[in-house]
Amino acid sequence: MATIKDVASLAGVAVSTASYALNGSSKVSEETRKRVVDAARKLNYRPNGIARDLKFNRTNTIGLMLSDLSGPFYSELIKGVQDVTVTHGYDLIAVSSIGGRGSTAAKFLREKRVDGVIILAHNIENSIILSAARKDMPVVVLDRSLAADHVINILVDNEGGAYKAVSYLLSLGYKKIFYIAGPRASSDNMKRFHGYKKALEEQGIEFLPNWLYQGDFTRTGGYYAAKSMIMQSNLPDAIFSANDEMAIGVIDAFKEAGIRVGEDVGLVGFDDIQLAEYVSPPLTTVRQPMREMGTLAAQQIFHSINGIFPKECIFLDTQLIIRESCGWRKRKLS
Amino acid sequence: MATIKDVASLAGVAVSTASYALNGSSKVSEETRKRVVDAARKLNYRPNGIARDLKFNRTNTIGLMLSDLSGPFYSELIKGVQDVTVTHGYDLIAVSSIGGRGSTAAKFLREKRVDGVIILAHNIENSIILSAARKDMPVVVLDRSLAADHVINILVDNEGGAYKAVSYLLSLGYKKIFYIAGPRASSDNMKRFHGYKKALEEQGIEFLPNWLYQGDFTRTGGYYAAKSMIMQSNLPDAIFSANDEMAIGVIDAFKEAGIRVGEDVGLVGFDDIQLAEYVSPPLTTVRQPMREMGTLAAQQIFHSINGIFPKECIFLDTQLIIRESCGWRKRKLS
DNA sequence: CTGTTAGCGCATTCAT
DNA sequence: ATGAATGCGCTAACAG
Repeated sequence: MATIKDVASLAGVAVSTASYALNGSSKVSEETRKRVVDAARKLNYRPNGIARDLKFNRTNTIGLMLSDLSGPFYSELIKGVQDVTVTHGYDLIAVSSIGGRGSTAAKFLREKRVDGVIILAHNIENSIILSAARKDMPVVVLDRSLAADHVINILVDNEGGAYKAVSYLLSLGYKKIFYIAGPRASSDNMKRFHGYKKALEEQGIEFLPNWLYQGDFTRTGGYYAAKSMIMQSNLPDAIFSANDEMAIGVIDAFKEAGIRVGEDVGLVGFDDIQLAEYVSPPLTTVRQPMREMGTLAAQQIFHSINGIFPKECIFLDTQLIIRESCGWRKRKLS
Repeated sequence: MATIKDVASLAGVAVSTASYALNGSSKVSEETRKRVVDAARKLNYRPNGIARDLKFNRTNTIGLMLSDLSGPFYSELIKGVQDVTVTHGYDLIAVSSIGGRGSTAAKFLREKRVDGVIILAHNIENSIILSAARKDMPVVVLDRSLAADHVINILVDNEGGAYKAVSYLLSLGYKKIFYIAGPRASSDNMKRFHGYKKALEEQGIEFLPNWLYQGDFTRTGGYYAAKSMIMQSNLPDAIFSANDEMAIGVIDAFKEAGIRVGEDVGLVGFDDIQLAEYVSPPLTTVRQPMREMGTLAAQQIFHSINGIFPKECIFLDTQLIIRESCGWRKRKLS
């Protein structure tokens, strides 16, 4: 591949001159500039970005680490991130954290391949993040609370959101309300569980161990959780699912069993993913301010890059989106 | 940030020794290895991946260029790509091509920041691709047909798919079948349009200019296309939408107007995106073998990297997925 | 087994 | 206005 050296020699100048010419420095005569540019075109010269990055010790790109590149995607969040990164003239790359320590995400985190990182991937261990975050590698974490230098937390009020959701269920008259959990390691999951229990307690309803079903934040996880209920004939009045994906799995399982969500059983999810409004019945859920999270996250990165280190923790509120999976239609009329 | 030089001097050895030690070469004594590793830990040393990439002239990552990082996502395709990249021990990064020549995608394509590229982004110009593709930068394009050295085409049979879809509509008795188009620049769109016309012609149905509505592959595009039909009182028997996203917009618009898709009007899309099965009514559409496209794409990249250059064009077939948006239920009974 | 050194491709300081 | 030389951080060929 043609390097700047080739260009220089073809143009009959020194590399430095070629560099100046190509980068539009004013210290080079119009005539030689032309010669250099011509040579570059002739050789189909492309500057090597890696070399430049090394020189500047700066990549001009920020990394978005996702737990799985193949979704489910938080498109609003990404949109938010994207907006502010392009505004700042930076590039954005998305990488997956599948594979733990050996994952692309871990590698990029480690090897200074980006200038900052936004993490939305519960499958990256804290230790990896901690050993990567430094002055020239600010990281914001969206899915956990992690106190350390150069790591910024953006947290949504998971507990409050769950509390809202379950209280709503309670207000509708549901009593036996199950919880489908996310991965035990997920702090989001734990917070939501606390909110769930708190709402129950406040109404003097005792939480029974067999009200808890383990999921893993995936659709199939929810599906099998619901299947289990059915097979055990352990049926609830309503279910609070720790996220929407699992809730959709629940709908599928119940549908197969002829149980009508929204009529025979109430269901509320968490996240308000895109699909939530399209499934049948449309899913009542608690919405996180995704777009805002994204822009905030990116902004914090740039603040950090510019040396003004922001407060390390930002809280965001949630909102209950009422659709039809809790049977409000029927219950409202009665 | 600590460099290998710092590590070496702290350990009291030469940089090369440090390098050997850190990279597990056998040419270094166990004792010094330990000293070096200790020093590295003490300094929280992290190798600079950029420098290594420069040295090796190889990044060990392949790039996936998407027209918009914030979706709609072809998760099955990405899964396919992901599978084979990790199998080969490579990293995968996704970048957006929003912004044309200035986009991250264009930059990565140009500056040898990846070892190979898979393009699924109709908003990247051919010229950019052509000037980037070279021996050490194989590219496979998924969304266009583009003949050139080092660019591999993976094409689905758009025309045939569209033909199938429209023939199906015709077989159901629909006659006045509209077409909602994608961007004019999209070759996918053009191929689908041809298939549509071909099916019409075969049945001796004349295509009228006002059967064509312009969209842009987005949901809102479809929405406004349908809105236009309604406002102009130019209502079809059925609609063939050039992709699913637009079809969903159509459903929304008709729903607002009290027109029942699947009963008053037939609708078929193209792509079989995830949402298609969840919208109401579930969307009849033509499925592309996404997973297969993804694995194939990545495999071709690696073949190319390994010097065996594959045939530059691969064709894949489509499949009509019949759901409920063409009213088969009603029509079947009659 | 360990150190010296060159060089990956680029930008840039200092001479000229 | 142009060129020679240096260094970014790393690896590896070569010398000891």
